[in-house]
Amino acid sequence: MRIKSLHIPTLREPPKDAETVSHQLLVRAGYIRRLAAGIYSFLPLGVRAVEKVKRIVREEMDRAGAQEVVMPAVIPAELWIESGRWPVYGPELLRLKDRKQAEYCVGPTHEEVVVDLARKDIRSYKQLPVNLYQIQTKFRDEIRPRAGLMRGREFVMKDAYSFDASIAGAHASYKLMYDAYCCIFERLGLVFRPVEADTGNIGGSMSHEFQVLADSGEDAIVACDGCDFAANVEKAPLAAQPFAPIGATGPARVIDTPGTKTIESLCKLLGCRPDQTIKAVLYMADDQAAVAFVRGDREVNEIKVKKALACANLHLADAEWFAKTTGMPPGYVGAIGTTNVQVIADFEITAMPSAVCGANAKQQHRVDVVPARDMADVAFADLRMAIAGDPCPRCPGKLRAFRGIEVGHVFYLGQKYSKAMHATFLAEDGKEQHFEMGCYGIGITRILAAAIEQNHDARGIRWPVAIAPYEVAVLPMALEGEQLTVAEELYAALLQVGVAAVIDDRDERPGVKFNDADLIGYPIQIVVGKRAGERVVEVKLRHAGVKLELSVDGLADKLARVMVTCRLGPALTAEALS
RNA sequence: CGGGGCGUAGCGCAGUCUGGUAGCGCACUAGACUGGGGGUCUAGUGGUCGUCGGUUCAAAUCCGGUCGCCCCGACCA
Repeated sequence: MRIKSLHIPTLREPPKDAETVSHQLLVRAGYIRRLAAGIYSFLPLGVRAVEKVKRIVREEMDRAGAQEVVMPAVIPAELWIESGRWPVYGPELLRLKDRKQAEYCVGPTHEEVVVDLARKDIRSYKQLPVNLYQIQTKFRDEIRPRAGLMRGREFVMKDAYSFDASIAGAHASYKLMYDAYCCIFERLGLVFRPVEADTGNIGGSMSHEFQVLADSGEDAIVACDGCDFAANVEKAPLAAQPFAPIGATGPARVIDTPGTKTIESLCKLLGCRPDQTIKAVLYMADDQAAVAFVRGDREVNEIKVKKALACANLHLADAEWFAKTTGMPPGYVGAIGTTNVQVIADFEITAMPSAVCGANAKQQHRVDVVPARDMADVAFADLRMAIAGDPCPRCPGKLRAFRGIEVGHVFYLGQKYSKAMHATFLAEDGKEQHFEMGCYGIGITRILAAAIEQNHDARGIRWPVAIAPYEVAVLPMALEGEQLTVAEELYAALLQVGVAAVIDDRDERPGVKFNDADLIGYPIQIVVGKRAGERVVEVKLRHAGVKLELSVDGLADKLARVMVTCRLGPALTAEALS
């Protein structure tokens, strides 16, 4: 295409409502425009990049035996009522009424619809397994949409659902998708890691997230340096520890510690370290007061707390409410002598030889607390967030910490939805049986943001070839004479051999063309300048930051050959062109 | 929902405290020069100052309501 006739409105300055790199660059380079919070239009470049991602996803899904369908975006409430999710999904679900006041929602996910499809048409185990997928615009009314395409309310998702006759079959389907996802992210040219994940509200017993590694990622993950264990910190289990021997010289005693509601102020007053204290985190668990104790320097993992307490809703407690309900003063809550409260404590506390904790009395703490001696009646569990340096739960290795952007998620669902919606088939033994299901999502539009977070520099985007909206930009420095004729010749030759090329035929100064090209992120820029008369042009590789002087003769064919490989994932290198 | 910030030309901003002709840079239009990293000059186009109401001779500016946007947290996958 000729850039002069393309709608690529690039901006010199980043819009003020964008802070994240990928958000700024997507807007500045003319890929997207915001319409409302978390709702974006895709401009021509954006559409092309999205289509390339979709194409790779389709190819790999099809290869894995999944079949594409398209389900409605607007879903009747009755299906969601049937599955039981209508009352529990909350305000994230965009609900609507039609002219007859009948209720609907805009699908944030499609388990209900796909189960309805399956139960209507799949009658026999002979029809199984089946895996149906779609690529569709979803809507989730996020509490806080942010960072452009990273967490939008409206976004494009690939969602797949597998139906199997047995658990073993479902596991095989899960494995197929897991492998397909690895291929997809590999082909997209992303540095990613599959990690074990919490199953959240979707339910089921097995789940992996596919995380694109980036410092700006929302998710914290840990990975072992000795084996292939990797997990979201929300999930990463930490082992119980043996009780430490008594480290205090005498019995626990209460001392006055005025104005020490925080661990920091307490340590300052007593001259101790946070890891010698016990922190109390106050919760409201299904309307009951609960307190979780962790070592003073640790973070509580609420997902683990929720599981340990076996409650449905868990929120940090309002201090006043907590005081009124339990009679204990927030800021001075300790593990000994608790009242009217459910108590749990992290395993790690057992390994503390002696500790400081609240005395359950205002302005007082208890010192020389020995968990092994003084907390015998407390329930211990794995409650804290894993961090770098923690022991691996699988091997003697240690965990390392990373940040990641979740671009894919696979779940083994079991019969959760098939049971709720009475979706059955006739098994080999003639008995009615519920489908074993799995569901598998990929955030198509989020991939664009994640790819940029991982591939950018101060000048702009450095797309992997697999995602780039165009592969080559031909930049004639002058729009006349040999420079123009050589540029036109090369451009035509590139199109001829199937390379996605553009020619910057705008009457702009070189600097403008360079800056736009760098910003937009074409993997290859071909500068046709002063040496055009010798049929020599400059080939710049955006990602590698390399410039090569090459002859135009045979260049298009050479690029076409190299592109065939690069479209499959491998990065573009100078060696490939020399 | 809690905390913080912001709404003035297509984009980025000043002006608001201390009420009095709505400004700057970029972009855009026309012409000339220029031509390897957002060039120069000349002449232009473009704004109900988010919105509703109040105070005032007079409101972008003061007061009240409301809508929207961004960031942190809570929440969610």
